Amino acid sequence: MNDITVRFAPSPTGYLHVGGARTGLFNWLFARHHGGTFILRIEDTDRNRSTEEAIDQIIGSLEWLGLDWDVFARQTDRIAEHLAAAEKLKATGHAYEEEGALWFRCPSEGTTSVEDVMLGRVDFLNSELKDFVILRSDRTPTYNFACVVDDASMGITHVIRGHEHLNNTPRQVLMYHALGLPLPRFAHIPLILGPDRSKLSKRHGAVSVLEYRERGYLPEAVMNFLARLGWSHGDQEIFSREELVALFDLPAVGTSAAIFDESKLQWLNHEWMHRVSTERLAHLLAERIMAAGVATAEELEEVGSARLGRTAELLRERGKTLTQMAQWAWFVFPREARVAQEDQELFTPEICSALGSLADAIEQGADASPESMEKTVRAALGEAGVPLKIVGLPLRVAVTGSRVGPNLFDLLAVTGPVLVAQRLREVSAPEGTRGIHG
RNA sequence: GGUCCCGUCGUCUAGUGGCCUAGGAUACCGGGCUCUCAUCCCGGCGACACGGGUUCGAAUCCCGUCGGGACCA
Repeated sequence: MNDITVRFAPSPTGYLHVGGARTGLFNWLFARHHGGTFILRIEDTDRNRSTEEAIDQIIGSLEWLGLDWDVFARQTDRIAEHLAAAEKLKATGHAYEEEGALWFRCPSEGTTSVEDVMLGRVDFLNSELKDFVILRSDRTPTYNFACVVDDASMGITHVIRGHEHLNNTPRQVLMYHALGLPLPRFAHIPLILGPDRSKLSKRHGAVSVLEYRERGYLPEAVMNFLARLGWSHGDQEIFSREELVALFDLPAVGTSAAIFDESKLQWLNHEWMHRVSTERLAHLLAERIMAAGVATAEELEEVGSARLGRTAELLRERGKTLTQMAQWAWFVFPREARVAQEDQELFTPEICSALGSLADAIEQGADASPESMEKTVRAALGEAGVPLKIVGLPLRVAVTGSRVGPNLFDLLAVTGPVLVAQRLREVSAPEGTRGIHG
């Protein structure tokens, strides 16, 4: 199993969706696992629907996932070869002209078998296969035909593609025979379905790979998730790219379609956010913070990489996505306290007074370490005779703007004494002078 | 409508005739921890589509039915 060559052949008619991405991933994993060649071939013979933007999107998506290719090809660059093959078919009587188009002649009797790696042998009655067009009247090749010519000429050994192509395969097999070309191995992988069990499409909402980046998912998580849709390795759930390459193979791929369920992706993303380095996490978080308009590049610069790193480490404790973390990260920037309408009720006069004295204590006695914050807060509360139990939540909301999040003192520390004191004053100021936000 | 593929907890799956009164993960529900929670820990709910065979024995093999999907018209 050495000189294995596979290809991923997307049509550049729109963004790369997760179903296509998984097909690309399986091909890539198969090639890398066996030390073979992975070809990216853009199926752009349908010029009316193909766009350069879509090609950029596909490339961007693959790069984001970390799928690299050994060969890049465009089907339109290979038209001469398609035409030559068409001529050959015509010369040998396997194709004929009719109404300007070139038709492939199908036998009307017998059966054509497809040997599929996962499905085994699948038989098709030739009587069901009608003649079909291989060259349109404008002399452009059709998908099925160009695909066969290219796969053969590029030395593709394994055609790994979506299940929806299975019914086209006997036609392709017939063309291989007519052209006198050796057959590749076929492997039709099950489809990814939407929640309504129909083939995943735009109707199902977020299906573009790059959209998952925008929504704060790590490529590691998306790759892991996609790999587990249809493929498995015992009870293992978490796989790094290296493990996937080491373990992936076709026999372990299933035969039934899978539904794309985002809740598991979220869990995986959470897992992966804990597995990447602080540096990488912080970098990605900064990206999301800017994209979401939470803060500017200048403000991030002021916060500094050390503090951003600590913020990222803290927020990943509860965060499911980078985007969610970016929204949370608001509190490290120099902003006024932000209390949602439904949280106003937390700030009773007693609480406000306690928060006011906390502001003083923190301003005077605390530095930006969790230990110092905790010591200072507990001491001040002890003096005031107010338990943390009842000021904890208002304190958290006043400083971070949220009722939920990681450890309170870690949060206060990363926010810093100055900002903490400032927000506590804003929130605890007498009724009428304090701003209502949110 | 024709052809083809598929059918284990809501979802992703393990399972290749006995290890299965079906395992894991996620989701969901309950409890714990805690200032809080969306994290974490513990516990719970929950599936072999159905009917016939084959076999000492079937989730696993065969046939049929039903259901889902894809492709083509």
